[in-house]
Amino acid sequence: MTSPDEPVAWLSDQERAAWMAILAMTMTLPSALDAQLKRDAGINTFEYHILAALSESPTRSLQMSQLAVFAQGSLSRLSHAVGRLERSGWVRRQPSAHDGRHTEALLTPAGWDKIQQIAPGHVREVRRLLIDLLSPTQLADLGATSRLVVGTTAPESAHLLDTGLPPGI
Amino acid sequence: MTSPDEPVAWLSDQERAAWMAILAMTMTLPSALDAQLKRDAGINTFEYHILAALSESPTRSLQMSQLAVFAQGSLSRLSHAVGRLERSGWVRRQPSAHDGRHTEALLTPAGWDKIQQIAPGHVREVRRLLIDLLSPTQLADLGATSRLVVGTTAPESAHLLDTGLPPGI
DNA sequence: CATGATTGGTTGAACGTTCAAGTCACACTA
DNA sequence: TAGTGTGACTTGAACGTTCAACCAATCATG
Repeated sequence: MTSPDEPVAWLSDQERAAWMAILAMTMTLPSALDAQLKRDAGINTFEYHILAALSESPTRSLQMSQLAVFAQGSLSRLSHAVGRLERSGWVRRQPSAHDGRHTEALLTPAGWDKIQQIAPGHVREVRRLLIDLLSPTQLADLGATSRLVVGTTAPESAHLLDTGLPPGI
Repeated sequence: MTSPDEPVAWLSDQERAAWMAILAMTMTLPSALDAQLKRDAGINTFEYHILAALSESPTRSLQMSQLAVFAQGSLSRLSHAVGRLERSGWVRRQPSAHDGRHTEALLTPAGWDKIQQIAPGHVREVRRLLIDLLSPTQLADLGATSRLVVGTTAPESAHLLDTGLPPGI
């Protein structure tokens, strides 16, 4: 709970103004992208990232635990989401041949078609809502600042941003 | 759906790197703040902003529709959330005296105590996860960039960021 | 001054996420 | 080689959000 010993520095006017804007951005940008995907593809952002991650793997498959890191979600959330994608016929699951504890998720041909079909629309929306609004420098700065923040909010996935791989691979 | 006429410019390496980091930030920062509030105060971010907005009003009360703008949520979401806060004894609702269509939400004494008690912890977390990591310039830049993005993702609430008031007030 | 439209808000069902438990395969250890 | 532990998932219930009705009060029009 609140520790009364060390007093809290409230936000200055400038800090508050910046924080309000940042808060609004972190609330509206993800949901705007989510809305586009739901509308045009019938899936949400998390499911999109699952399909995208699988499609970028050379084998079009990944272990569930690796996929969870790439898609930035808990294993439980992933398990439910892959269940839905499986029911739609875009993903299959099978126990790993080498280690019966692992489960491999793999993109079906239909899933491959699906992601190929919807990716352009999604990228277009990312451009429209973010990238095309900013100069290359602004975008790079925003990226660098974000990386800094992620270093505190989610150190595990900060590593992913630097190397493109989960830690220990 | 995807309009095949105008080809999509895929992301460059720099754009992609920035976008991955920004995405990670927009996913992890809100949920980290949410976790702190749930843990220390038993409420979520949206409910926090409801209490905060009410506490900042001179009358400690707001119309539901105004409150929805300040707390950045739909009226339906607000109605459910205020219902929960009402059950906890922190908020009350009453029909407006002037216009029977309007409902006024008002902070109870217990609600006032609650927000006074939990605000410091929340601010401390905002500092820890964001503000203290950045230089004043970095923070201001991030704020300005965010404002720009919100101008496209949510033009209505962009106005709020400039004036501190909902449009038309 | 009726009546149709609009505004402000509520409700309930469907859906997705979280959380706590549970299962199963394999790895250690005595 | 039985027993204990651990890692990798899966499951189901609880909870919050969304979405599509719905209702009730007021406004505008003829």
